[in-house]
Amino acid sequence: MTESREFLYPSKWLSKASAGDRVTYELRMRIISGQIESGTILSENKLAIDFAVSRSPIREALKILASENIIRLERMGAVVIGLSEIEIEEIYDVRLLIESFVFERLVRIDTNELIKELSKILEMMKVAIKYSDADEFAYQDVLFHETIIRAANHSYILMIWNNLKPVMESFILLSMRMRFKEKVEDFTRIIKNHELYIEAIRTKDRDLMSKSLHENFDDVQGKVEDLWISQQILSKGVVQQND
Amino acid sequence: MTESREFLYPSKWLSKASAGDRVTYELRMRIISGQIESGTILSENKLAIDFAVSRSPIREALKILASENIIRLERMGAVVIGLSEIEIEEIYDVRLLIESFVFERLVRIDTNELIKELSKILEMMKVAIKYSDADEFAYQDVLFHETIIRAANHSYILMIWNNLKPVMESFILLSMRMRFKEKVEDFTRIIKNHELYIEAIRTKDRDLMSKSLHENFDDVQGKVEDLWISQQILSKGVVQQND
DNA sequence: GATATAATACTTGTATACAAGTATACTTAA
DNA sequence: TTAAGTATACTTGTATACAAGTATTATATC
Repeated sequence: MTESREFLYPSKWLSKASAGDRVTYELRMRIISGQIESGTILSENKLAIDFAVSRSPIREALKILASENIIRLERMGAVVIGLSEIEIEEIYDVRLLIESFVFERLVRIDTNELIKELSKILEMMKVAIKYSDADEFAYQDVLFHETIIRAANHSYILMIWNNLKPVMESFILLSMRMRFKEKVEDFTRIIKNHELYIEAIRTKDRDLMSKSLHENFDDVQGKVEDLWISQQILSKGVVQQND
Repeated sequence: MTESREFLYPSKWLSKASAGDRVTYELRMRIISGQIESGTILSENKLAIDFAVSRSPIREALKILASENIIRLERMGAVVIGLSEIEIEEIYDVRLLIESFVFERLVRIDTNELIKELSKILEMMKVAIKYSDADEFAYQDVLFHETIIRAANHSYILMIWNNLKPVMESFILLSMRMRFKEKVEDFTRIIKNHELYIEAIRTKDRDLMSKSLHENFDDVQGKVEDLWISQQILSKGVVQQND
């Protein structure tokens, strides 16, 4: 059995987190990265030993990951589902659905504050690129979309986002780490797309929004590929440096 | 302190359920029915005593209810959010969003099996009306929509549904119990609307689907009202007979 | 060797114990 | 009477223990 002592999830993001949260975030990363392969059966007891915690935080983690659809709880053991190409496209379907809905709400309200906030986040993203900080970039990228969604002020849409976010975050983290190594040129396009987003919200232009959402969606194909590359990098033992 | 020994959730639906599940379902019903008022602070220990179980199943329940947005976990105690008019409309927004998405998938596949299944459920609903079985009717109503959603074969849309379903189910249960007592004439309309749903799926007619979704949505106003009536009935001590 | 039965090593769900932290109430000193 | 400090009664998160159930393996029987 190959045991990994490296943690995939940025440890500084877990400074105040409980043991349960740590396990949840780390386990999620290992599943999404493919370090724990799809089909693997996870045992509460084994995980408790691996993470050097009791079964309580492990149980908590498994319940959450099951609700995120990346594992499946059965009578005996938790079966890893993971993220295949299909699931990633499905996640983007949902994001498209949510953000389209949100946009329809945004065209009816004042978005000046939101645009200011988004511009700030975009600046942050640029700085993250400048300093090749993949994790920070991923964080700001996720925050960008969350900020838009929050602006719609719709608690049940936010609920969906909260359910989707952790998986998205993990996926984007892995994707961005890989891109900083192998496809830095991608970031120009990503930044441009986010500028388009802001512009669409500012002008309340449905066509422009549709265009930027669509471009983002097209990017999925690339992102799916990213995950494979990311998994290959991991399996080769090229481990990520986080801080 | 007024303690209720009556259970709101149909006990026969919990035959194989764990203590954690029982608490989750019952607590959800009490919150949505308004028996536990919005703003109330729930204590793990007090709940454990009330339900005569340990803190473990209570913790499990609170985590789930928090992910459903009907309570909010804070550093000290869980604050009840409940379902106000706004939340109910929001839930229907999401249902509309999901079912519209699902319909777009259904027009592209063979739906013969689905229609057969839905027709069967509709028959069941009619029988439930005939025997004034509110709980059975609610069950079949929820199942009707779940069956449609499942047919789309989209795991992340199903994930959203799974997150929304318990709250919907509780709400529909309460609403239908009330209607059987106070507004029996409603059921003719509900059945008709479901027939329209099936017809829309059969003919793959977008306009018809939009019409039936819209009618269902218009029904929300009535349903919100239902909850108030339901809450009044509860506060008057008129308790529901379940089996 | 195949089949039934018993022993075992797991599994989950729940109860309980405890540490660390936080709000509330109660002092005590000014 | 008020302010600061202290005690007390809560809170959460985690560890551990245990009961009941379920696979797996070993053993005995045919």
